[in-house]
Amino acid sequence: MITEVAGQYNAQDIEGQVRDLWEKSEIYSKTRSKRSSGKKFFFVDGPPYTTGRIHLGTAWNKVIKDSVLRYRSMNGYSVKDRAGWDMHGLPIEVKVEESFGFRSKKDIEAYGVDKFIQRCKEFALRQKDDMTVQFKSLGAWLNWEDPYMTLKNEYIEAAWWTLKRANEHNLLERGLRVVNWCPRCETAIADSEVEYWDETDYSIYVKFPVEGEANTYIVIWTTTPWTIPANVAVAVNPTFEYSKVRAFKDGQVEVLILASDLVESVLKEGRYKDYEVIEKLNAKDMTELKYRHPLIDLVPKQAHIVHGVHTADFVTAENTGCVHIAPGHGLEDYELGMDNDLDIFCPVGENGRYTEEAGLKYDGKYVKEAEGEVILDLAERGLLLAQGRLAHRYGHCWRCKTPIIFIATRQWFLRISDLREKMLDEVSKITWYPEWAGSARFSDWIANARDWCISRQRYWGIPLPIWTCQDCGKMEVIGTAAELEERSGQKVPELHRPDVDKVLIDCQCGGKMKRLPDVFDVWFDSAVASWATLHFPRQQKEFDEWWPADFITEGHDQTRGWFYSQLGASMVSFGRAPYKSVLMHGFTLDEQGRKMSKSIGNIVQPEEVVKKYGADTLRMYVLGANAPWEDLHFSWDAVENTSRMLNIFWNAYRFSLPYMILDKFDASKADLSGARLRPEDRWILSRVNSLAEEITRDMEQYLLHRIARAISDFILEDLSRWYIQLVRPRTWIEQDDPDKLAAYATIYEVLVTLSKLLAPFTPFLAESVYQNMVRGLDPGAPESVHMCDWPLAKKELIDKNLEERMTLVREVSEAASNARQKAGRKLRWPVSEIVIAPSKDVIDLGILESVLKGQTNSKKITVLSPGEKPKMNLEMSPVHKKIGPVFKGDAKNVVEALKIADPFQVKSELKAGEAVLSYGGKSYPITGEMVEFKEIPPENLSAADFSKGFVYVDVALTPGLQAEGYAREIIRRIQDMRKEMDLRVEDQIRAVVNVDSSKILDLVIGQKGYIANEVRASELEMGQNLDMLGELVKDWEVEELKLRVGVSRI
RNA sequence: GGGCCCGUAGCUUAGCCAGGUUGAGCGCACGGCUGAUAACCGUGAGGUCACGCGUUCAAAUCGCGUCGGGCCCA
Repeated sequence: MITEVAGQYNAQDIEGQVRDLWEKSEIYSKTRSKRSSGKKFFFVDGPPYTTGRIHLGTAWNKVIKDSVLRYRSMNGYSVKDRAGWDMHGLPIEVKVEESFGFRSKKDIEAYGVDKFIQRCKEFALRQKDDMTVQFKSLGAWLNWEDPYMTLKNEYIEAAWWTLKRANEHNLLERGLRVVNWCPRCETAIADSEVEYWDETDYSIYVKFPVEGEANTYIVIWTTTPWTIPANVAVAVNPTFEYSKVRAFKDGQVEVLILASDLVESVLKEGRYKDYEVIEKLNAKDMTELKYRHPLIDLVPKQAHIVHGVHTADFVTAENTGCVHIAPGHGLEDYELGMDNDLDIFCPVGENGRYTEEAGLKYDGKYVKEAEGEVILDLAERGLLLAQGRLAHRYGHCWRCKTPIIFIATRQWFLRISDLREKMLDEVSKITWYPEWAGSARFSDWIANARDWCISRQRYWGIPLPIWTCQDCGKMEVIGTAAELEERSGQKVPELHRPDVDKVLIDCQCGGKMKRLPDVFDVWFDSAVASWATLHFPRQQKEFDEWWPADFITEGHDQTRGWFYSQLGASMVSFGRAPYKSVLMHGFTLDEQGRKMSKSIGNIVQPEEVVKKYGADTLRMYVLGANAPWEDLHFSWDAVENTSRMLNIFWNAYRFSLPYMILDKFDASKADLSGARLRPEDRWILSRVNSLAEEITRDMEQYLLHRIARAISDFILEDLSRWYIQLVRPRTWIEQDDPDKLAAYATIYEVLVTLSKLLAPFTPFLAESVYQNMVRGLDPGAPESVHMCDWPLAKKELIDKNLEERMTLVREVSEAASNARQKAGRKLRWPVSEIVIAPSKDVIDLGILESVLKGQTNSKKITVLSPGEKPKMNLEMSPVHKKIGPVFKGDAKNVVEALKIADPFQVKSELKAGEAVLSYGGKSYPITGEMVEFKEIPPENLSAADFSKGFVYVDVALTPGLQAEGYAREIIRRIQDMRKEMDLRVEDQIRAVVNVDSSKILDLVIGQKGYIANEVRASELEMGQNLDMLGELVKDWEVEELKLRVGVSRI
């Protein structure tokens, strides 16, 4: 049976009960297995990094995923939904390092790599467990029991297998490259791991002495003085004009070479007094120059390098127009170096300190700290033209915040740039929501894709499965643990470092092959998720059945992240995209649109919202706040508002329960088919089915914000503000009236449909309603709302014409309230007539007239033809200017005659020609110009406009209307007292009403039966000077009437 | 410097793809309702739809440009 529910929407209680039910009855697994034979829907969870805490962005992300999966499941799909965890990498290493107070890799080695790895693993697993609890509290239904974890051997094998494929396809290469390097972590880091912010650095202008020309210098500029020892060349722009100038300073003269347009500004920097241009040089002239390294005496290797000038497009017309090139320390420098066969000179080690190649003076010094010394050395040699400081964006390690440096190291690369065209082709086959996420944003990123440096010189990661022979140098990539065991002839239970490092393989040459110490870039881990989650390569079957993914959804930062890494890895492995559709969503920002950060103190924790308003409110809020692909500006006010909306739904649901229970409503006998339905019943049924249609349509496009909005509109506008108001009186009928039963049947159908429509979005609330209304009556119904089929619109119940008419009725009704308010006539008091005057459309209320009558509390509705108006009073005034000259002395009489004449008659006579007035026995013929007419609405009419014209309300009172008005005032007071006495709906009372005015008593005495019925009084006494009896006696003042009311229960 | 997105009331936003009176909520003021009631509803004030130019009978919507913000790249 159906039971009554709490008076207030209490999310904590409801969600707690539903959670218990789900757990106890294993609803999640039953739901998934129920659909197991359905059409497959393969979803891959973008694995959150195991930081230990979820944030609003990850909460939003999981809510979207959950809503989509619940929807798919209800539509009959068999859903693959393993949750995923990203558990390797520097963030955890750095956290563990911090917990021990480690400062460098040496500390880790000293502590023991095996123990260090063990700590990292424990840390990651614990964080995963914490986060699982948090995600579950959002109602996110993923497979939390058997998630994929990047630290599992099985997962590691998926990465190994992929690398092996890359090697087979000749897409894996090892090379010297300039990479972003963190000197603290002593590892290469990816572009995406570099964080930029402003840093103040040196800004220096250096003079490079030109060979064979005394006292002549090429001028360069740099913000990284520490790279000067590694300089091997200068680059100039092939299209610029350069100048050789004679410059004067402090009685000295020197010859400088730099871009013509920049001469003035550079000489100013160098505080030169004056200069003269000696000659103009083009790029070709420039490239013929050779120069001497400025620190040739300090850096021995520089003596063996020929320093020349080369052209490069990347040189801009800034600073000197001559760019210092150190191929060991810059990306562009390196490429230029490769193109021109320059030395890739990198006298800096992995720890960020100069090596002995940098010369005795610099050897062992940390580069950023040696900058002052380099500048001093340049100055001592007279080669420093100017020196200053400059604030500019500089990159830092995303984990430890150390400024990065660029150094040339040997790293492993995937040759992604070779795959660009094929990748672009694949991108165009994917369905993107919104469309531009793929066609514009992602394609743009792919078009600039560079080779992917996948190696890292760290510990906590998937070890690169590359073994090389100590003797012959042969390389081999191992694809699986089984393969490794077979090749090495030993058991390998643990694939992490340092265990795997100890595994040796026999080489064909008779030597031993040893694993290279590197681990994978952590981005590579998640890149293989779509097949790792299917237990590939250990299993083939699941892969064949499910891959590629039907749907993924992540934030727009994943354009360069997971969307990309997955595509890259998949192209390498399978030559096609690993997903078929992508919904790109936004970031969560604070209300002002700022990033949430600890320093601003504007972080909102999802659990804070859940605690205060419940998971359903949080879900509905994030879904409806804005379009999925836009950034969400979190607003507590808006959350509050969402909560209010759900509360209204709760009230609407709760409203009907006591009556249904009282009348032992039986849903199985409810009949929606027939004549018993009132027009408003058919209307709300039409509306809820239109809603189903709308949600279904928008869901196919993932227009989640529109869905949330449509649901909210339906609940507030259609259900609460309108239908519930209309249906109220019918629930008050006492007998088994077919009209009442039709109302119950309608409400029941609407609420049950709505609970299913809400299920993907507010799964707890939907379940709670369903359990009570459906399961409470029919134990044979599906065990959970989430096991139900999605309610596709019942087309036969949709009547758009009726919906449009009802919209009109509501508009008229609102206009009538407006007009009442202007006239100070409250709704409780009936009015005799409402007149609808459309301006041009013909209005046909049809069967809805009774609804309008009821809602406006009026006795009669009159609809005029387009353009027609209700009868106005006419006011007539004389035009003295025209009357005076014609009637002279009689003019006064004419004015008097006008005063007593009937304006309507005068007007109609004038229409025919002239009107004849009489006064004092004389007749006065007047013309139209002698009089002005003005239409005045009668005092009893109050008007308000609506979209199709005007509504007039006749607020004139008659004794009959007054009687009803007062009767309703009395009813309202007694109801209030019943409420105060905590009476049940069906309780009968005895009431005594003392009315102090005999005039009003006479009016209301005739309403006695009506009043008694409305307040369920089996005894009602009304009169003057009555003895007051009753459990509760109260005095009331209504308008000018004083009432004393006594109520007792029987 | 380049790519993408965004700019609508004091605040948060819908509408933009498919051109045809800018629509909500919050807040504010004033009213109303009353067996959903510590709820709810109505009315009012508040918009150069960032700016400019163009296409069009018609532009918040389409195109071009400018300014401002965000993300990414260089």
